[in-house]
Amino acid sequence: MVQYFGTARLDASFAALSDATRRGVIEQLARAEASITDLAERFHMTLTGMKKHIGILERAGLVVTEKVGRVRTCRLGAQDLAEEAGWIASYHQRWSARFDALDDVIAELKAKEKMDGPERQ
Amino acid sequence: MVQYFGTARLDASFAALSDATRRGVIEQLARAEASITDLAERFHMTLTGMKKHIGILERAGLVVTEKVGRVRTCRLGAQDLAEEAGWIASYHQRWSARFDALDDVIAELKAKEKMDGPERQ
DNA sequence: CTAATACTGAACCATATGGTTCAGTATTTC
DNA sequence: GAAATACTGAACCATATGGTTCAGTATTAG
Repeated sequence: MVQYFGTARLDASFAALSDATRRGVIEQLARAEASITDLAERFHMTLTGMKKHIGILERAGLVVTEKVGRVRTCRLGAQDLAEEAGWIASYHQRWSARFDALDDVIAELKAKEKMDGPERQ
Repeated sequence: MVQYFGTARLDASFAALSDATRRGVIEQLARAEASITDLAERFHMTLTGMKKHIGILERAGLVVTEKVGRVRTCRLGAQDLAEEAGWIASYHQRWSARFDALDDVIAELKAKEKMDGPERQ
């Protein structure tokens, strides 16, 4: 595992993550699905602007959408970022020393997860 | 920790990682430092082109450079991507189910690290 | 049926990539 | 000192963001 990196996919994922609004959208969708209008309002942006962000997230596989009636609902996509995490972890590894910090981060997040409880699925 | 994300830094890091050439440069520099000429040759690119990539990596803090005489040497920077890993891990967490996969990835990389031994520093 | 809602598309704008070529400048090397 | 080496900067090109406004189209509410 974590042997071959689909570079095109990594390109799209990292590019999608390089914008604060899009990271915010992902965080939002992790809590609950939302329409374009919902997201546009929350991020103080026009519908058209938000639609573009969603397009980029969709192309990267991070978000999927479905239109029912006049409303397009956005949800987190199938892409689980394992490859991206692997790439970063590998960089960490070569970088050597501070690698253990990632363990702590994850342990911490797991502890928090138990307290919060999974909110979707 | 992993509470406040410096969004500008995350923007720059993820953007820097969104290009296959730049990820390749990082992998290269993880093995050994290199001049602009070295890197330009390895990635079949003009000096000027490679210089631009290095500039982006430098602004993101992923690479540092030092010019001695007429040669500019590039090395991995101080930025250790812990925050980026944390963000992705957090997404993983909310995404719930597949989170444990990251543990395996890391365990695997750690095992490999022991075999390889740290190559720098 | 009319009006409001929700999205969509085209067009436009400024800026950033990802690259190039061409013309320098600064350092070695011979 | 002349020539090769290594980088640097400006200028240019195409494409992609990140956003907007404006003008639709399709649905739903009244």
